[in-house]
This record gives sequence, structure tokens and C-alpha cells, in this order.
Amino acid sequence: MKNKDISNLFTRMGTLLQIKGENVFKVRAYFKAADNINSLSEDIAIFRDEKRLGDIPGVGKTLQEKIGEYLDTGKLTAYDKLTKEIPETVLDVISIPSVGPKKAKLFFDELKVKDIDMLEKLAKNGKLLSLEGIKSKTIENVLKGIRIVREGNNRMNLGAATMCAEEILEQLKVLKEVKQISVAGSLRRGRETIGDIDILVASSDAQKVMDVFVSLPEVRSINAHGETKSSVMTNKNIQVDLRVVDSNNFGAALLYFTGSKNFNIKLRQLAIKSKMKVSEYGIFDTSLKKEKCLASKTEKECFKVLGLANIPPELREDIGMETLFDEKKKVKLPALIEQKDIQGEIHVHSTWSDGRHSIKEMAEAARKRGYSYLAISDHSYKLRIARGVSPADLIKKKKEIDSLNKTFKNFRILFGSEVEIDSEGNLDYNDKILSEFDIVIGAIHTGFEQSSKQLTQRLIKACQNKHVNMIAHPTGVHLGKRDPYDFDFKAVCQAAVDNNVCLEINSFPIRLDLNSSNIYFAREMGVKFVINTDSHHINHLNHMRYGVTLARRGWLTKKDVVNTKDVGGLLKSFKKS
DNA sequence: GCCGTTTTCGGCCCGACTGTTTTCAGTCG
Repeated sequence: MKNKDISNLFTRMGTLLQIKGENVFKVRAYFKAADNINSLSEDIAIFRDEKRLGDIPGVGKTLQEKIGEYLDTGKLTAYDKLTKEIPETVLDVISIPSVGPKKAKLFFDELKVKDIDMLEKLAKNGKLLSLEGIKSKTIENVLKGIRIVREGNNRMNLGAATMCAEEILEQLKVLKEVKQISVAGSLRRGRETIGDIDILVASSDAQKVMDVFVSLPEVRSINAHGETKSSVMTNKNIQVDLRVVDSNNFGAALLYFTGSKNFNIKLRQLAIKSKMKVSEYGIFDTSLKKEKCLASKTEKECFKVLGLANIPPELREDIGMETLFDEKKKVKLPALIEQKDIQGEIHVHSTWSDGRHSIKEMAEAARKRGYSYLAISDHSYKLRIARGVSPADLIKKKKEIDSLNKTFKNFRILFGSEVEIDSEGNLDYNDKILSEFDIVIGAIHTGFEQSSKQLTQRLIKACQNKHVNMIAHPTGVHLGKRDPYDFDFKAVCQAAVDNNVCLEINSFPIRLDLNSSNIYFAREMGVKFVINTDSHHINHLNHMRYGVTLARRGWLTKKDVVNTKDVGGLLKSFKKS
């Protein structure tokens, strides 16, 4: 699937045009198209084959031709031509914080700076000072930026970001100057990975709040410290931005700082049509001589003035954006699933395989969370590294579950297994054993390097197995470590629908798989989901919040998710016809 | 380069902070 390649290519193309000093709107067109291509769930080659490239927002005639050229030849003439003028390595230079297109161009035009190493050398030996508008402070920032790039600015996963943000929030919340506080940005939208953390505070004493913020114990260095905005780097190398506004503007500011960027652009475009203006200070009537503020205190008021429903943060993304702003259809927003809707889960581990706690301990922890069931789905025999359960031990495990169940009222432990799907698509236990389980989960943990065709076939065959109820972590992604394996997602969704197999939304922070665009796409195909934590420790049960967030981002309601049902309903919906 | 219930041309989102300047350009989100 070439979506990512083409998206990256257009981003690089836009950046190079930007450095060249091309029309900003032309540049923006490339970025916009790159964004939209990146969020497609279907293979872009299929769009081309079905002559639907024009359906992708921001892709017009010219870009359609370029996509076609790339799909056919694996090359893009316009890009190759551009990189003859400006070497590709200048793209690394522009990735340095504080260096944008203008400085990259200046460095390249005047000093032939074509990569980071050369820039570093010239910055250190003072050669940059010969350039107009470059003084010591700029050089200091460039060198600092280079250090940051070298240390690696990997995005953190939603779980890590949530933990970091909550620690800071706790410390600011207690200040009497803080009237309201919230995370904003991609963290509030619940993205799978987060670049930096945004925090918004309402206070009448911005300076005080800011001063406390920049001197928190976890702050390693201060990037900016202004009147209403500060930015710091923590000792875990995480950038945290704080913005302080007046209580009266909190809603408008929260709306603005939650984004996404493209969502904000849409809001502003909508506002302009009705002679309004949107900024972090409010929604303003611009038809009058003196602008009048129409709303700013709460997000809800702001949306209302703009004629929109109160759009949850998770939906403020490119996914489904056309639907949100479709003026003709007047779409009613779905009642998104909430954490309280979850009645239990079916994918956790115990000491029978690689879990840290006994079945009893896991069950108790689940009961404490208010669940009415929990399937203990340990690894199957073949996955030796995770101490997969042997057929002989399965009998003992079943006995243990049966006897524990006798001690519970209104709670049931289900006998499950996370069974290896082998390289041929066969399951690790035979039919007789599989028929003993309450729940069978098919999963891939090895052989990711197979061809797309083989992997697709493997997953489809697993779906067709009459015992399989769910496919765990369907794409195999490990955030920041391993890309999703290459397979035909659409074909697997179809097999899941045809065979009444659910797809998992795995809440474990390094997985978060399916991701939100997969979910949105699968839901449209009629797939049903189960949200699980894949817990190996009782504390992991807390990760459920992340899975629910992903489900919300994929526009799921309670009825799309099978473990919102009680145990009877759950087992009934797994029944094969 | 895209787009259209203001449609084939003329628009295309808005503001804070920094570093360099003496009023603003560049960068960032």
C-alpha cells in the first residue's frame, strides 16, 4: 500500500516548494492533500483503479496525475526536478526547531548549507554570523534545536502522555490562582501518539501560574516564558506548553487549543460564511463596525453560535470531518460509547501464561471495576516465550475457573484463549480443544515478514475457523517500534463480517490497535468490535480508558461494541449461525 | 494547487513569542 509513501512525498514536495519561496497556498495544497491521503483507510491504488482519486479532498487534476505517475513508475518527475535545485537533505535542516523555510533557504542560498552536520559546523565556528538577521541568540537556538533532533523527537503513546500530563495537572490544580484547567491538543483529542502536551488554564493571574509552571521539578529547560504562554522541556524530554487565559475566554481558548489544526480551519471557514470570526478569544460578529463577541465562555456556546452540535474532542479530526461540516445533511452526532458502558472484557492474561496475577486476582480486580465478567485468555501452547498453556494444563485451568465461578454472585469468569494463528492460518489447538472454550481469540505474534497476500490469507482463514470469535490486535503495530504488518485490511474486515468475528480494539498503550481510522473504516463495513486491555497485570485493567477513547475517535456507539452487553448478550452475539 | 448555493477567477485561518529590529519577519501551534 503506497498511501504513506505518497503522503510523505507530497509533504516533502510542499516543504521544498516552501523553501523555494513558492506561493503559500500552493504549498498548503500539497500539505492538505498529504494529510488527507495519510488518513485514508483504503489503498490509494484502489481509488486510482476505480477512478475515485478526485473524491479525496484536496486532490485535484494535477495531484491526481502525480499520484498516477508515482503508482505506475515509483517516481515523481516534479519531485526529482525539485531535489536537483534543493537537495533532499535540506529537509532535515528544516526539521530543526527554530529553523523554518526562510532560514533554511537563507543558509542554503548564502552558505550552501545542505545538511544538519554542515549547519552545526558553521554555527559553531561563527560563520552564520555573517548572515543578515542572524545574531548569537539565533545560533544558540539552532544548536539547541540540533541537539533536540539528535536526541530523537519520537512521539509518545497516549498512555505515557496521559500520565505525564496528569502529574503536571495535579501540581497546578492546587494553586488558588487556577480557576479552570484542562489538557488540550492531540492529547485531549485522544490521538494514539502525542508529540507534545498542551495545557490550558483560566486565571486572572497568568504570571503567577506561569512562574510556578516553569519551575516545576520535572522541568529541564524553558523554551519560552511569555505573558500568557510558556513552553518547557521535561527531564523525560517531553515538550509541555501552557497557555493561560481569562475565565471568560476559557471555552473559546479550549476549542482553539484542542484543534485539530484542520478542524480549526474548517470552523473558521464556516464562520467567515456567516460574517463571523473565530479566534482563541471568542466567536465574533464581523458584520458590525466594531466586532462583537458572540460566545467565548464555554465550548458549547461557541459551537452553538456557529450552528454546530457540541462536537466531542475525539471527533475533531480529519476522519469524518466532511460529515461534521455537511450543511446539507444536518448530521446528527452519534452518541459515542463511554467507559461506563463497558461490562467486562475478554482478553487478559493470568499466571497460567505470561500474566503476573492469578485468575482469582484478575477476577477480583475486574469485579472492583464493576465488571460482570472477565475472560482469562492466556496464550496458546505454541507461544513458548509467553509460556503458552499446554493442552494438559488447560484442563486444570478450566477446573480452577469452574470452582472460582461457584464462589461468585453476578460475576463470571469465562474460559478463553489467545490462540496463535500459524504461518498457514491454522490455529494452535485442535477443534476438540477449541470447542471447550467460552471464547477463542485468534492472534498473530510471529511471521510478520510474510507477504501482504500471505498475511491477508492467514487472517481470513482464521476468521473462517468456526471457533474463532475475535482477532486480537489485528494490525500488529507496536507504536514507535514496529509498523503495522502489511495486509489487505478491507478483505479482513469483510471476512470478519461474513464469519461473525469481532475485531479487537487493544487498549494497551504500545499497541492501540486498531487505530481510529481503521475503526472508522471497519465500522462502515459493518464490523463489530471488542475493547480489551490485554492486561498482564491487574493495573493494566486501567488502560481501558484508552481503548474507549480510540473507539470514540472511530465514531463507535455502544451498539458497535460487543462487551457493552452483559455476559449472556456477549456470548449470544458470538454465536455462529 | 484546490475549489465553488458569493463557481471558472480570486480567494485560500488566526494570534503569541522570539529575536532581530526601531516596526517587523519568522516560527510555531
